Amino acid sequence: MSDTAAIEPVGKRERTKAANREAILLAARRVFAQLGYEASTVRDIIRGTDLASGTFYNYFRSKEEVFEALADDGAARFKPQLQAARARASSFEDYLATAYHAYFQFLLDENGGEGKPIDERQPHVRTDTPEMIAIYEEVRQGLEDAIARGVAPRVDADFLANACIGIAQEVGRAMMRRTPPDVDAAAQFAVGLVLHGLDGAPRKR
Amino acid sequence: MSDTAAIEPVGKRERTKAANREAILLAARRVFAQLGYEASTVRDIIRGTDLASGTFYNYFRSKEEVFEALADDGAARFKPQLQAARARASSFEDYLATAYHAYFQFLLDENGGEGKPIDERQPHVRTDTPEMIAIYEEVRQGLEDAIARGVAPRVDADFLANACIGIAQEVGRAMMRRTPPDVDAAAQFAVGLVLHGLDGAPRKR
DNA sequence: TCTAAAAATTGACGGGCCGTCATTCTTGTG
DNA sequence: CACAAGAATGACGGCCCGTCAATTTTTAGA
Repeated sequence: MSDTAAIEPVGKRERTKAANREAILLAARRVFAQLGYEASTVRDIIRGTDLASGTFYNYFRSKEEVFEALADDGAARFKPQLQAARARASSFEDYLATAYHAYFQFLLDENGGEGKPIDERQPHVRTDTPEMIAIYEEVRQGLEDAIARGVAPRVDADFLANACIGIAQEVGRAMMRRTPPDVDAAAQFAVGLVLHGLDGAPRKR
Repeated sequence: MSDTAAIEPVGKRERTKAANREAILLAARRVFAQLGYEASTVRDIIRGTDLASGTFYNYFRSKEEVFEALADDGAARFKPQLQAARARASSFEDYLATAYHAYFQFLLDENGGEGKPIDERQPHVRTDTPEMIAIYEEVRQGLEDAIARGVAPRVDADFLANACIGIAQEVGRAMMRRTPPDVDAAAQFAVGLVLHGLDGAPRKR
């Protein structure tokens, strides 16, 4: 028992289906990274697999949908970390620090861990996928919780959640541009800024 | 003499050239807004003018280049406001407040001033055009100035500039989602956050 | 004013990608 | 083993892309 293929998808049908879907996502990851999202075509993606062009459309309706699936995927892997951070946090500062650290580490891990200079100059596409929105909700929840428990001032939670996300995105990008990226430094900076603004941001050097 | 067409572009050649370029940009603005950037095609754009398809390529190499021109355009209109804010500012807080206010007002003005619900759910494209980068430089300059003059703590100016921009983008988007958008509230929030973090963000209501 | 060179416009064309669909192959079931 | 349901295949019509030879418009020199 507990031998190979005993777990998860039992039928061959389901197994190949999952495999094909995974193959497409994997190829898409490569192609998007290589050609850039805009320039990539559905054909480029399926050429990266051993499937026929028509097969693509059994799994996704368009290149956009593949992108969303990839984004959802990433978000789905990241969200639990956020929730864990909220559950375990001993203070609001702790929550912020853990969350930012997790995000920056996530960024680093996802983007080839290293090396790839991240072809700047290429348009960036930001889709607000359901999971992305869910992350916003999670962040907002965390903030409202903190506010309700009195450990954070009663500010506009919507603005604040969005601001925190904006900081994460841009400071994260800035961090990734440096060599080597310093997750701790970025997290410290973000936490300090959110908590105390300029007064609290870590001094340089 | 000094009759019509005495000013600016003298030759008919140059005049129509400028007019055509303008016509293309105008049509592109409409088309992008209507169909969304991704879905728009070069053909859609020229159909919005009385030019032939081939003519488009005398002015731009691609839809992307049109987008960049539009972005540059906007940035070029906005940048002077930032510079003015820096020149006239009586304090760092004043500089921040003026800059943020100008940006949020700019956002509001550019996006149909009102009404348009800004079709969320449409992928957003962010190109780092030269002018956009210039704005980052301007912001960074303003911050480094403030730091050098001792009116702002010696923090990581690169991180800070990026964080300020991230805040501007996300809080700006949040503001635009509300009805009616409140420029003052958004600016106050952003300034408070940057200066003093949660401690300084305006309390709700 | 007339005319030749330069500049700009035009739209048709070959090539590629899109999304569909009838056909073929594969898997599950009795 | 036979048969139905499900999935993969690749050819096809339609659209968009970027180019380019032909044509029209503008400029400048005689």
